[in-house]
Amino acid sequence: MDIVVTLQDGDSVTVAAPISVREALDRLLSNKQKKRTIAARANGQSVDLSRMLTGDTTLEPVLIETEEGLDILRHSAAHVMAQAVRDIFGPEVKVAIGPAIENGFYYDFLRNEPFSPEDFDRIEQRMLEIAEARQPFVRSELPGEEAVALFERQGEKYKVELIRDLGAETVSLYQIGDFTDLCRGPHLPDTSLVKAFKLLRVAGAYWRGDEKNDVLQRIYGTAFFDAKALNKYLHDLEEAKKRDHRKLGRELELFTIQDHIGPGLILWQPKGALLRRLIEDYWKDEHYRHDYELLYTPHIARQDLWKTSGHLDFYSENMYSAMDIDEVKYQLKPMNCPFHIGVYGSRKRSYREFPLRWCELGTVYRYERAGALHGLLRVRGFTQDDAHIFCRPDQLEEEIFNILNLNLHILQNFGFSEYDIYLSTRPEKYVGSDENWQRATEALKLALEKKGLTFMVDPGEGVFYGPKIDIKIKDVLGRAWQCSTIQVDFNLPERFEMSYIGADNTEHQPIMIHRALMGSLERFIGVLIEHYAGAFPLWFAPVQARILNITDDQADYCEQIYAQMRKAGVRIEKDLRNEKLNYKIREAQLAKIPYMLIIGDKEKETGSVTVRLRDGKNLPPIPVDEFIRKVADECRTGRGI
RNA sequence: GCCCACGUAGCUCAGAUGGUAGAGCGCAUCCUUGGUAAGGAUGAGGUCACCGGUUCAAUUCCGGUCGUGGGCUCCA
Repeated sequence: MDIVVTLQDGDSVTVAAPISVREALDRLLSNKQKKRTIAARANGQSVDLSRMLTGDTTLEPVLIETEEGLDILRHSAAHVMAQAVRDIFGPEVKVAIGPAIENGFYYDFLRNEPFSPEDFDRIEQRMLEIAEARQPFVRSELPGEEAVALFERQGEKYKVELIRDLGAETVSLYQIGDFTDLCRGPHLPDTSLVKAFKLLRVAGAYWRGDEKNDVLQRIYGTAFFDAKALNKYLHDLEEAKKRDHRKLGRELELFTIQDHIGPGLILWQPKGALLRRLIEDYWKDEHYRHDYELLYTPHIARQDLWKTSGHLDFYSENMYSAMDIDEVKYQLKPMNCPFHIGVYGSRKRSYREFPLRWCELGTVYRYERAGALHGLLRVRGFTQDDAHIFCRPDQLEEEIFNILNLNLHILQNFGFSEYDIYLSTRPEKYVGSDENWQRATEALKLALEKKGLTFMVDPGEGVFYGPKIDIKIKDVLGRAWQCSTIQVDFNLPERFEMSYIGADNTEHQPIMIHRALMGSLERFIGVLIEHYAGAFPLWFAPVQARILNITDDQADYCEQIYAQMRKAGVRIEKDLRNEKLNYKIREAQLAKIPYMLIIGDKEKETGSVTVRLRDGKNLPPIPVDEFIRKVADECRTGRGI
């Protein structure tokens, strides 16, 4: 029988069936393309090159350099690793699952002994041997029951469970060497392409991510099509390590976390505190300019408040236990919203004063599982750049739009211009009317579209009280960080029986929007440290310049210009120690200070400073007041005001 | 919380079959006054995370506690 095989872009050929994908593609592709093809899509479905075609098919080659190609490579690498582990440690090691993930792959194993770094060497060695052996990935299909029997004989209980849960009539298996694995595929034609890989770490993981299940050992690795790409990735990892905010935070004396004070609790050192203050001042200024009003509210409240708000019912796992004050229970706040509602309730409200835009840098305390804590990025006490907007339903879309404007303005000013944006819609459990949900979701969507933002819809991922927009910012290494969130809330206005008098002189319920732009100051500063590798732009660098004298002869002059600049608002330091200039420059450089002011006799005589930049370049000597003006100008530009 | 690994000077790390420890950087003092990434000398710093057990003796072995790191959604 003849069939027609058509390429995605239109070329087609009539061939005798059955024919393998590889043979069909041979007829349709250039030699160059053939070499780079490792799998294909047949009528939209991913298949191996060895798959036999029996009917008319539209084919699309999967090339090695594409994301899909890389996924297939990594998935195959996971299989090769599993085979290597089985070869070395024998069949008493049980295999679970081994998918490709964002930057590599992993495979989960059940083994009594922990894997050690020396084991990694052996496994990698064995993987290379498997690659050199050019073992083909052989696909086969078995009825589900037979596959269950096969894996039961091998004692592979996880595979058995997987097949049973699949409930499919037939399942596909892949064999390389004598290792057969349950797998949907597709895979590389053979193992020879798995040559640029590295095992990275081993970590515990629960079977199927459930802590009630067995704990498995997960070996993470990564793989690329050539050594160059692998090395670039490994180099990027090193680079990320250098930017680690925990390391830089210590070196630059920004913050400290101490055992005897408590995990997840941040102490801001003078430089970090100054950095934070600069960010807070900027934030407050921008909010003033965007018609917000600032609030301050307490850190604790009577437990009854949290009962009313529903936090005790829905959020108590994250709240610290109550304390007694005059025999009344009080609790630390995990959120600021009930307090803002308290401000709202201080008197009767009219539709005429809407929208109310109230912001606060509100410090909240949340219980985080011990294992989840991480530097500034996940802590137990943190300050949200919070705001609540109360408005009429007809103002919702415009308010969301305004928030997005302010949000992006602030993020961009801090150097973040790439985002992943998600719109999360109604989950299974929810409060509020369907009509409200639909209207609010629509308003969020329209605002995003009006702002020209591309976003992904996360169906059912909204909070129970309303739909939301989440914005993840991308840092200079392309890593995404969840910071901003904008949430509509149908729940709290109801629970607190909030109302306003409308134009019709009757009571209505206001719409409430929660939003945080930076998310938490702690996390945002952690991200900033990594994004800039500690070398902050002038406008929020805690130290903008350091005066370095060459000999004691210029000390008086240095003191004089230090006082002058400090008065003028330049964030200035002086290093007048009896050390060589080289030494002082090195220290200032390591402290990542934007400007070093070199002061020798020349500068002293002419009332000037010589400016050395962080990149090692020098500016010609300029008078002190000119330098002060320059700093002020650059800060104004930096603040985007 | 759970699994694995780890916890020695402010930082980065050595170290011993069980006999209370060392380097570099940093810090202090002195010498050196040197124009663009480390000048030299001397010195001070440690209940070896904490608690308990075994032992003549524990920082080292055992148990516990606290803390840190990597993970714990990404569907064979």
